Formats: sequence, structure tokens, C-alpha cells
Amino acid sequence: MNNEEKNRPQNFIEEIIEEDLKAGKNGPGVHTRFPPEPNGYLHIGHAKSICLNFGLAAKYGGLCNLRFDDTNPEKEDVEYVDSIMEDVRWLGFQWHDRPYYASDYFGQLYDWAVLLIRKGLAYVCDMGPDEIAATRGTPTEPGRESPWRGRSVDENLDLFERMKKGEFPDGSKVLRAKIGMDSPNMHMRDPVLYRIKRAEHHRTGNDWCIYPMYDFAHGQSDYVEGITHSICTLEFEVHRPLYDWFLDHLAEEGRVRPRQIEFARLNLSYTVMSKRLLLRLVKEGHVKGWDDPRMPTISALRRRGCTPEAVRAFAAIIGVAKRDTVVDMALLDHCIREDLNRRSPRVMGVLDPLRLVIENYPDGRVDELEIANNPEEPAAGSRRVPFSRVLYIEREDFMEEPPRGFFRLAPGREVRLRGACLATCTGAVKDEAGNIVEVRCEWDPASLGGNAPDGRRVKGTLHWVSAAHAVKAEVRLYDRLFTCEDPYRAEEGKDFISNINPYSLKIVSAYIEPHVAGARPGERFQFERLGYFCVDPDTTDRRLVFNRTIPLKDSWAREAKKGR
RNA sequence: UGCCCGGUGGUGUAACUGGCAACACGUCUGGCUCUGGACCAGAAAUGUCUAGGUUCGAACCCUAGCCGGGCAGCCA
Repeated sequence: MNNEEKNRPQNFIEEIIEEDLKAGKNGPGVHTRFPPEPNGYLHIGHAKSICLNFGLAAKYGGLCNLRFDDTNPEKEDVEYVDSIMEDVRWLGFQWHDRPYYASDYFGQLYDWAVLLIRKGLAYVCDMGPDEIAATRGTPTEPGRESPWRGRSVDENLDLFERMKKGEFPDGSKVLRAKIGMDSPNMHMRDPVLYRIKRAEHHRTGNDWCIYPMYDFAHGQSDYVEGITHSICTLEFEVHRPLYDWFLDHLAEEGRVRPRQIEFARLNLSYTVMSKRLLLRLVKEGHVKGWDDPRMPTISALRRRGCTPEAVRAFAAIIGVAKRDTVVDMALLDHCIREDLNRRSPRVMGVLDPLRLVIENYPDGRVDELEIANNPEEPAAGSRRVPFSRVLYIEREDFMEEPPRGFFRLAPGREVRLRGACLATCTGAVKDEAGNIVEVRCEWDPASLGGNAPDGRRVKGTLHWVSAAHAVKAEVRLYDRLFTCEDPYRAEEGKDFISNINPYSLKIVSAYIEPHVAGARPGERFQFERLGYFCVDPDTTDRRLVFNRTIPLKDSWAREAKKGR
């Protein structure tokens, strides 16, 4: 890719920005913001927005502000502020330790409200929520004007000040813009600017009993911070005329005016993305918390073992556009695998152990084998893995009567024990019930290391651990949280909860090679032939816990499925 | 049946702005392999919502229609 191509706009937002840059509209440069409301945990959809906003700033040499849109104290909390900061930081973006808060502008916003009143563009309305709703009209019929719409400027000024002082009960009065009740755009029908709400705010405490609405706060906050491009999701498209209306009446001549641009939020198959639904999953106990690895939250992705690089690669690959679409979860899976494959040291672990005894291997002998940590990355070095007479192999790697195309162990078959030797199966031992409890084999001592001197080949290579040396670990095998691509589509009378995958978590007791002993939470490995795994924070000195981040692709499983 | 937005292979995104519809994922086939992974090579995709129009030429511009999404919180 030559320079010209690399610098070409990648999406419609970059096109807009470059036009604005050319027209000299942005003053000093490009300035974006990521404006979460601290009322929940961030999810992969937010990651798309974070990567977009911070990425745009980086590309055009500008800044991106992290700004908490905290205008509704009833729903917001510092717990969420902290988690959001942690997530943004983890994703690899920084805001130079200058977080912004819409609540920092409460004073300015109040002054602007007073200014609108002075201009005759806002009034105090005594109607309650129900009345306001009843007089707003419908999308097809105009609303009715409030009886309080004609109050004088002085009366409005007095009443608004007394609202602020706390002279009126919650919900008894609001400040509304005077725009017109017949607008075809519902948001322009004298929208509420301020409401009375006696709630303790996580930052301003009890300083205020009136709080601005989103529409009155957002655009002006952008303006205060010198934001040039205010990027939000599609549902705010109809708010844009109001966003511009406030700025038309409040912005000063010659100062940078922000421009709102809308893009399609991320939808992912096999999961849900709304905060409300995610909250339900947590509250109703369908998952263990916001960071349960089955969740699409950033904290869950992190706990599961995804890297920030994988998430960023995903954000880049899905692109940015305006149509409402659903991205295939397989694309996220791909990005995770691609990244983990490059960086994960390999290790052997057995999830469903079956004893394998090497009959002609001396009892008590141990070979310390030198095995590469990552065959594709010599710099990753190697480790020593103990090999002995009694091993564990994966139960599904042995079949007494193998079907066509099964390359693993079966009576009379020779396979390779990864990094160790070639071994031929001599039989299996069963219990009274007929269950296979042990497999027996003979090894070829000349093949120590993995290859026979005579150059003969085997079709299968199995992972294994030495029974006497293995470390025991709890391994949490996660699968998709929902059984269908579109969990919202449920049977008559049921909701998305009915589409939860009952097998989304399977916990097994596994044997892992001793190399992983002492691994710290967050450490990642590839368990050869199985997938990528990450040490869970539940790990203690006495208990080792792994999460399966994602399985390796398994073409045999696919083949076996087809055969059925 | 008001207003706003959007329709490109199964999925997502492109098409140098009116000039051979491409890239990635997924799928399939073959190769290679001490991971049935990775990697390499290749294939299929009945793809520009429909109908008109402008034009030498339309995914792109115009008109009409169809389909999908959003909007009636003192939520954001």
C-alpha cells in the first residue's frame, strides 16, 4: 500500500472530516470525544466507538476527550466511572489524566438556560410528566401548546431561579425550550431542558436539585471543550436539529462549533448489546457478573483472555457506516485467534484425562524433553517437559473402533506423542461396566524427541501430560451465551432469556504440564490442539484457574459432525 | 401511514467520487505440517432492492415505488 492509499479516507466520517479540514472549519484541528454515561459497564459496541473517536483524533493529530455524560444522578455511580476508565485505558487509549464531566458545566449550562429565557426562547412549565406526554402529540399529529408557554421573561427568570433554589417539589415544574409544538420532529416540540430531581450526584453531591437533560447538555459540552466532530450513534440523528438549535442561539461568533455525525452502532450475532439487557443477565444471575467471560463487555473480554490488540483489530476490520447491521461473531473470534496465535506460548494440558501407560517404558524413568514454546516464533524459546511411563491423554483421542478418517490412537495404531516419541497402541483396559479406564501402548525408544530415525510418518500427533508431574487446574470452558444468532427473536410469550445456551459454561478439572505452575492471573497460553487459555483472577496459591478464551479451529469436529 | 436515516455475495466493509464490482470473515477443495491449529494455493458465491429516467457509460446522479431501522422519557 503506498502512502497515498494509506492516507485516503477509510470511511464516511473521515471523508467529512477531511472536507471540513480543507474548508478550514475546525480551528486548531480535529477534536473528538467519547461520552459514556456512567450507568453501566462498557461493552464491545462502546469499544467500536472508543476506537473510532480516539483513532480519528490520532489520525488527524488531534485530541479525544473522555467525558462522562453524567446529567442523571439517579442512575449514575462512581463504580461505573472507575470501570469505564479502566476499560478505556486497557484498550490502549489515554486522556492525559484529564477526564471531563458534563457535571463540570452545570454552572455554565444554568447560565445558558437563563440566557435562553432572556431571549424569550425558554419557559417554565407547570405541567407534570403525564400532561406533557399527553400534549406532545404523536409522530403524525402535532402537539398542543402548554398553557404556561406565554409567561413573561421576568416571571420565567424568577421561577427558574426558585426551581434551582429548591422551592418546588420534584416533578412539579420543568424548563422547556420555546420552539413549536407542530414540528414534524418530536424532539423539537418544546423539549424539556431542566427537571427538578433531588438526588445526590456522584460528583456535585447536593449542590443542585435541577439537572439538565441530555439534549441541553451534550452539544454545549462539546462546544465548551472545543469538540469539532461529535460522533454518536444513529438514534441521535433526530436530535441533531435540536443540537444545532441550541448552538445557534448560544454559540459565539468565531468560535469552533461542533458538528454531530451519526454512525451505526455495533450489533453482534449470538449476543445482546443493550445495557438494560446486560444488566438483567447480571441481576437475574444468568451470568456471574459484568465481567463474566460470556458477556460482551470489555471487562469480560479482558477476563476471558482477549487482548486489547484483538479488540482494536476487530474495530478496524468491521469498519464504520450508517446502515444498521449485525456483525458475525465469527469475525471477532477470528481477530482473537489471529492475535493470540502470534503471541501465546504453547503448553500441553489435558481436559478430559485418560490414563496412557507405556508398557515398555521403565518405571521410575523420567525424560526431560526440550520443547519449543512457539514453533513459529523461535524467539519464544523452549521449556523442559517431563515424560514418564504413565501419562494422561485426551479421552477423545482414543477410540476402540475408529471411524474412517480418525487419525488418533486406536488398537494397533501408531501416533506421535507431541515432542516425545512415537507410540503404538496395544490395547485398552475396561472396568466392569465396560468403560475404558486405561489405554496401553509401546513406545519406540529410537523416536525419543518425536521422530523415528527410519523416517516413517504417522498421521496423528497427540498432546499429553506426565501423570506424576502434572499440575491440576480448574478450567472453565466457555461457549456462546445464546444458542441463536439473534437472541432477541424469541418464541411467542418468551423473551431473550429463553435463548440462553444452557451449556455456555462447563467446568472441568484438568491436568496441565508443570510449566504453568505459578502462572499469574492474566497470563495466556495456547493449550496445544485445544485453544487459548488465560489464568483467571480467581487463581490463588492453592488453586489454579483457567478460562478458555477461544478454542482452536477444529476441522475434525466439523468432519465428524458432517458424518453423522 | 408524519418526519429522519439506510438498502452492494451468507456476513461486514470498499469501489480513486460517473469508467472492468474489490477486500476480509465464513464456506468448500487441494497442499504442507511434530498442533486435524497455523501457513500456502485455489474455488464457489446466483451480490449493487425494484421500475423508469439522464448519460457513450450508473452501485454512484434524478423520479417513483418497495423493504428495513429510528423518533411520542422530567433516560442517555
